[in-house]
Amino acid sequence: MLPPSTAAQHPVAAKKTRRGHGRPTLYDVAEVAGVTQITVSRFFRSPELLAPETVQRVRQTVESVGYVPNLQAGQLASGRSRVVATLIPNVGHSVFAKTVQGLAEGLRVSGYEMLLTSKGYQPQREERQLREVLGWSPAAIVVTGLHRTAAAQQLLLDARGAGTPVVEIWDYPTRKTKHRELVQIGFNHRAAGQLMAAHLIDTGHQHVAYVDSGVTEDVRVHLRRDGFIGQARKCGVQAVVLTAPPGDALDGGGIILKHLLDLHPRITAAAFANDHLATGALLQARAHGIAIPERLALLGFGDFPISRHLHPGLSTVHTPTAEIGRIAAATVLEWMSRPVQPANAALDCTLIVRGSTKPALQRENAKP
Amino acid sequence: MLPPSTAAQHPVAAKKTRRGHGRPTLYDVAEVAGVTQITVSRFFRSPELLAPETVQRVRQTVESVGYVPNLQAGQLASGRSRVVATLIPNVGHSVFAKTVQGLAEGLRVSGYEMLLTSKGYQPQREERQLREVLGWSPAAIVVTGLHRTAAAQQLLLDARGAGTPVVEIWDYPTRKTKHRELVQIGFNHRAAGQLMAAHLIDTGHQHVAYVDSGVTEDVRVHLRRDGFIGQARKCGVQAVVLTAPPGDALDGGGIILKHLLDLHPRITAAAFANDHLATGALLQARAHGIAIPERLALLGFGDFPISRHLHPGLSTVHTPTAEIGRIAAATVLEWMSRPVQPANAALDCTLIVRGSTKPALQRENAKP
DNA sequence: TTGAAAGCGCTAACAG
DNA sequence: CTGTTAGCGCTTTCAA
Repeated sequence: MLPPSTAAQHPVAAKKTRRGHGRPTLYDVAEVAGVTQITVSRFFRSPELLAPETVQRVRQTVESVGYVPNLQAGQLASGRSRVVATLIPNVGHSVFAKTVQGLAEGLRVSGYEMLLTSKGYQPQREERQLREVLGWSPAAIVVTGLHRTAAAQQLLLDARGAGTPVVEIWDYPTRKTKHRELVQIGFNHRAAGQLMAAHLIDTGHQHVAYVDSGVTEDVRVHLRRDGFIGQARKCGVQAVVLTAPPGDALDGGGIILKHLLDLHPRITAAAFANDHLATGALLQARAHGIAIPERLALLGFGDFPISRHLHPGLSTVHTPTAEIGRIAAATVLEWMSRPVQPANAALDCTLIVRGSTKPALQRENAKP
Repeated sequence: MLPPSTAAQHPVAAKKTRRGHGRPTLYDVAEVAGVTQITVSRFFRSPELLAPETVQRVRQTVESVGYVPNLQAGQLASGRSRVVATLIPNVGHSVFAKTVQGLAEGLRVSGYEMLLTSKGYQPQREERQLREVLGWSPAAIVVTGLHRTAAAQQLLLDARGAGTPVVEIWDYPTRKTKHRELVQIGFNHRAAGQLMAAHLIDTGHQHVAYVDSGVTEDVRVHLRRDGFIGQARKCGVQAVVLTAPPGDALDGGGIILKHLLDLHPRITAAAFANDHLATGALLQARAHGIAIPERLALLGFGDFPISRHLHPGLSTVHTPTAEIGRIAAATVLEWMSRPVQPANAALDCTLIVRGSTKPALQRENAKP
């Protein structure tokens, strides 16, 4: 219960103006406990090396003085840190929430902190942030997506070269990508796009549309679009591509629905870049008495919570978001424990068929 | 464009086993540029003090060597850091997303990083995290909510005592709270609850319900509930309280709707702890042909994006989420620039009336 | 089981 | 405008 101000100063320089903030240091604790700095240091890192009696004494002192270890100093001295830097396009985006959660939990149990940085989709900004983040000498780096400048990529490769594990999440390359040099945990976006097209075609549609998101420069959504178009073409089915207006995705979905019906009346099925867009379209359709899926089948992407609550339920593609986080954590931890670069992990997307794409006949059997 | 592997080592100690990671240091840059460390240091912090020609030379060396400043060392030496620690109950929760966004942006433009930590609602865990976070000697601390142990509170007060700005967001105390010692930026949750009750009563309801969230131990949602009940009682209106089952909020809302109609048939209006619950109830009602708002009026909280897209639109309370983040950033920055504790900020919640609570008559005029 | 000495990479303070 | 000196608070050898 000693007030912190009572904490001993360096005995020699007690009156000299101390530079650091006034918090008690290892030295202060040691002084009070009647040992040396290193003993207090050991108390935290390997108490089993100390005499039980010493442990006891130090613990009490630490508590009474209110000592909090200075991480910066520790990491500077040891040359290694317990921070895992994570770069995510948008911290606030629900899509990444589960991934971040899984990653954070996985790391925390092993005693690592997560330095989370939202980078936006502008590659240029990413480079700057990456540089800042490297200044923390992170124990590992987790980045999202392929879309980055050559300089940024070089920074990552250098970091890995210097022994820092670098893992890229949310993506998995189909072919040789110039970025495949990094360990990747994610799913194949192109294949996901193909999956979407295949489903619409399988359910009998000959005129389909793909609605791209208007807000993102994220290459991954474009890969899905390309996969969709490619698959449709392969099956001899016509596919038109529309781009949703920027702004609120629910609004965008509704607007695009109108465009679609007006400009492309022959189209009978539409796939969307994400469930928010599809939801907006579905709600708009219901409000205007457009029969889903009879007049128009709707297929989303991402399996957001709302999707199965809509009427009809929104068919969609389930992405392994939480799993990506968990596996990324495991991968990073493994890599840090032994310096062997771990393998990539390709996770599966699964199609979830609900009312919005089922032919009317089958829909009867679906429970509400 | 020199490959970073060319980066100079300490010329003297090139072969000696260096303790730190192998990255180039100020010393390395200085050596190559033909100046001393401090000059390179100044190049980063106050280049205007250097001769233009020196600036040029240092810049080139920095680039060719691939130097990245070591933040830990810098902060240790200077005693101040550029990190603002932020503790949020749940990083993945959409409610906090906008706040975090606003905070992060506000801080970034002033050159601060945000160390974001998700603490969950368990007070015990918060204390541990707080302790870890303090080890980073943050330039400021932003915490969420009142719910914490005495020890955690003491840590915060100590930190403030040591000159670290501490700001609490998302809450604002009505009466004297034992935690009111911290600067607070938020809104009055009790008043928000009262607002909700008042609206339902104003629109003619005599039997109302409040549906609490089943997943959180967050005191703030309980404050809203208490405000609701208190207001109802004051107006002589009966209010029953239900608690949604844990798990998916949309499911929970649907389930609670059934309970409500079965067990409390006289009730004609229900307020929900958040828009997700209310949305679940609304969708469920539509699926079962229950007239909203004629049979049952529904009122949410939080003004989530989906709410205005439902049919009927979900009446709700708009909370100043983004504003909280922005103001918190401004407050923290102000406090760091001059050591005068800034004032609390009480922000307003506003009622947003849509179809789900409007009497049938007025609803005719509303645009779809 | 504990200690002494020597830095980690950087910046504050005071010269020149 | 640039340099010198002395740490920041901790951990790493190596010794006792």
